[in-house]
Amino acid sequence: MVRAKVHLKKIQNAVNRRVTFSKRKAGLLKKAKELSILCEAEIGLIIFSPTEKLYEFASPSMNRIIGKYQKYFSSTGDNLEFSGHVEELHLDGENLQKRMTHLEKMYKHMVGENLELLSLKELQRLEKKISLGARKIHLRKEKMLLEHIRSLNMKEKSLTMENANLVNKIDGSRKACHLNIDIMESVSNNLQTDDATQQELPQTDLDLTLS
Amino acid sequence: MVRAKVHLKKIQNAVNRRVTFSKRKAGLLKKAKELSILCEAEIGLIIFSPTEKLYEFASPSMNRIIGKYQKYFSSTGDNLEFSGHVEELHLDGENLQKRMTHLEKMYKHMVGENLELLSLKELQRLEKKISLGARKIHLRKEKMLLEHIRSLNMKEKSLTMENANLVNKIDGSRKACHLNIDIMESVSNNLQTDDATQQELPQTDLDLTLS
DNA sequence: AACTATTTATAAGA
DNA sequence: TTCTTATAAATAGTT
Repeated sequence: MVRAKVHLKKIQNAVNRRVTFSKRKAGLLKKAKELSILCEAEIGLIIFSPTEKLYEFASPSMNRIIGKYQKYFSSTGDNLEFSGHVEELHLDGENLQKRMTHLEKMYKHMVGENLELLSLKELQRLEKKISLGARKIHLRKEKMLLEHIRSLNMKEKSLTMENANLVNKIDGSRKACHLNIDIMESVSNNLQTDDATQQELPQTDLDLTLS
Repeated sequence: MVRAKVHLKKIQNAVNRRVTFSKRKAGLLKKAKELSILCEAEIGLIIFSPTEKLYEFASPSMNRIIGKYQKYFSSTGDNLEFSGHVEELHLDGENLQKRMTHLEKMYKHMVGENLELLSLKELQRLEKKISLGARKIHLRKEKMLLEHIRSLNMKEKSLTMENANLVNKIDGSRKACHLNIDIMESVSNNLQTDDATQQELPQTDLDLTLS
């Protein structure tokens, strides 16, 4: 993110990757700590390096965070509405299966499948929901597109400038080149007329270097 | 960190605190994602807002991270073989959870949540998908609406016919009723005048029934 | 590990 | 909430 924008891809060079990991890990841990203090948020951050070393930050304590995280769903239990987070129900296979089925059904509905069994009212609710989602997605996309365009514009500008610079340089070297050619021509002229009389080099060379 | 250095202390103003939480939470989640991609680190980040709402990022899956985290301590030294064994037992459930997590993520995206971490390309794909879903849902809804209307029309028609029938019947029974009343009236008249003379029933009754 | 040129993050204001 | 802006902070590449 400095001296060069970073592309969101695995860093190929192993050394760079290790260094970046070190730096960014420190930054991430720091930011996590800041957020927990500034806003009294409870935060748990676990980082495993590619070498399987563990780094962590936790606001009251990692145990508390993990416990709270795992409780987050069991409390919202088996109610019918989609309640967000599902990941940590690992202990209750049956419940998990139920949620899975429900989630799958809702997802299918969102992509327009298995609508046959829905009532008109359910369809209307669904349409409302998907419209809202579509609007949000569209807005987000537009925003990113605009940003992209802006960055392209800037890139174009800088390339144009670089271009102009290059043209100047080329111009410069062309002149130098002409100068050399003129000199060589003068020299060769001198050589041809050498046996007759001794002449000075023509002074016109100086004019060229200044033009 | 801008327009004013920030001190590492709880932000006193509640509004500022909430805004800062929002912004920094987004930043933290983003950085966590970047680190996980750039360096292939496994990262789990759990954030509870002061209002007890949960936000999270996890690199392969939160479940895996937490499991690994807990194993990290239990497997110090001599019981290394054991922990490896335990993990295999959990694998089935974990796969299920992974799938679930993935589904959950996709569903959230469909309803327009957690879009911050998506790339432009991902957003475009998502928009296409949701548009398709929305169109299907809309068509299905329209179809059901039309069917509903048709069934309402038919119901109306049959009701109208039934209505007509009923009107007829009422009319019929009203006539019968009137006839009876007339008869009864005639009878009672006859009874009143009985002691005087034996009269025939008045023929005017017929006129009444026809009116 | 330090430096530094740039990019990113973000506090404040609107 | 969202955008803008001015400035602080993070960090990629280099030494």
